[in-house]
Amino acid sequence: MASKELEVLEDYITQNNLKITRQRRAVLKAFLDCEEHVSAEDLYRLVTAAEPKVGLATVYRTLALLTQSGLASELDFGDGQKRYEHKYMHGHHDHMICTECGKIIEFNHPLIEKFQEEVAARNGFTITSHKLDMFGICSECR
Amino acid sequence: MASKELEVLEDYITQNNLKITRQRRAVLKAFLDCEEHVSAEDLYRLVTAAEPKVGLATVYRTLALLTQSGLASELDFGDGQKRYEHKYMHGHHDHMICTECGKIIEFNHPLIEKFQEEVAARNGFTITSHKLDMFGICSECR
DNA sequence: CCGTTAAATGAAACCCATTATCAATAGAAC
DNA sequence: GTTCTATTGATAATGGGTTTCATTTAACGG
Repeated sequence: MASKELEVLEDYITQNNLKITRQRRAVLKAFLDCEEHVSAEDLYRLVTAAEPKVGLATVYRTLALLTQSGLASELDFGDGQKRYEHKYMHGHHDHMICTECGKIIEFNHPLIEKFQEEVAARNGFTITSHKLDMFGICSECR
Repeated sequence: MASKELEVLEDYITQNNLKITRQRRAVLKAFLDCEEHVSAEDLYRLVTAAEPKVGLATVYRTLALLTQSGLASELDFGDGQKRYEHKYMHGHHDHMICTECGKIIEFNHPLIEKFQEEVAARNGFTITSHKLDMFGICSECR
């Protein structure tokens, strides 16, 4: 694994006087190898399949590290657990969540973004982040 | 208190073979009297100020009842606790949340709604609910 | 009214994702 | 290597929210 993402993580780690460990590498690899929107528990299962001795707490801690270093985004669809997706080289997007099968569709609509800025400005509000989730039924579950 | 909302609650209650109790009245009254976006704990404090013998579990249970009967909407801004707002006779809207002071501004932009439907349709997705939260700094906190 | 029945209540136990604790381990720099 | 300090795994703790259960109390029929 000599990915660009590993470099990003190593840069972040050295810049903050942290250490590169076998566990962190393993969590990053499992995260990158998985294209889903994973929960900490999901990732724990994936990691321990390859490296049985990694603890759940370390997965949580490493996910925080990935989020801080800009490699992962934390998502909250309101179902009681956070999920994580790749952020590196991935532009901003919103989500449609199928309440039947759990499928997640990413989308981006420039005009929606534009009108968000517009309505915010009209209220004297400065947006630092925003989140649009659409829940419903995907084409395969109709 | 002879509000229209109480009628709605009583209708829902009698239609489901439930019972109108002093506690439910008290929770509804406290909820209606408060124009904020309250958490269960907030509402518990408000209710017990007037009716000291109401338990927290009852507040949770009654909030579920209010949500089911269409009097309240459940909100989740991702800070670990659910909030509730008036729904009766209140149209759909989204929220701007000031991360400085906690102020919540409600807004609605028809074009945003329209483009949401559009992008959903383009993906064969049928929206059942959606949620747009914009986090940032309000005019008073600039 | 009064009795019967089942829903509602309060207190406390429980749940569950996530975080903190802490003694033991292991990178990193010299 | 040695030293220093971050990291780890196991486990306890946290905190919003829900469930349990014995007791209370609405609601309905007579």
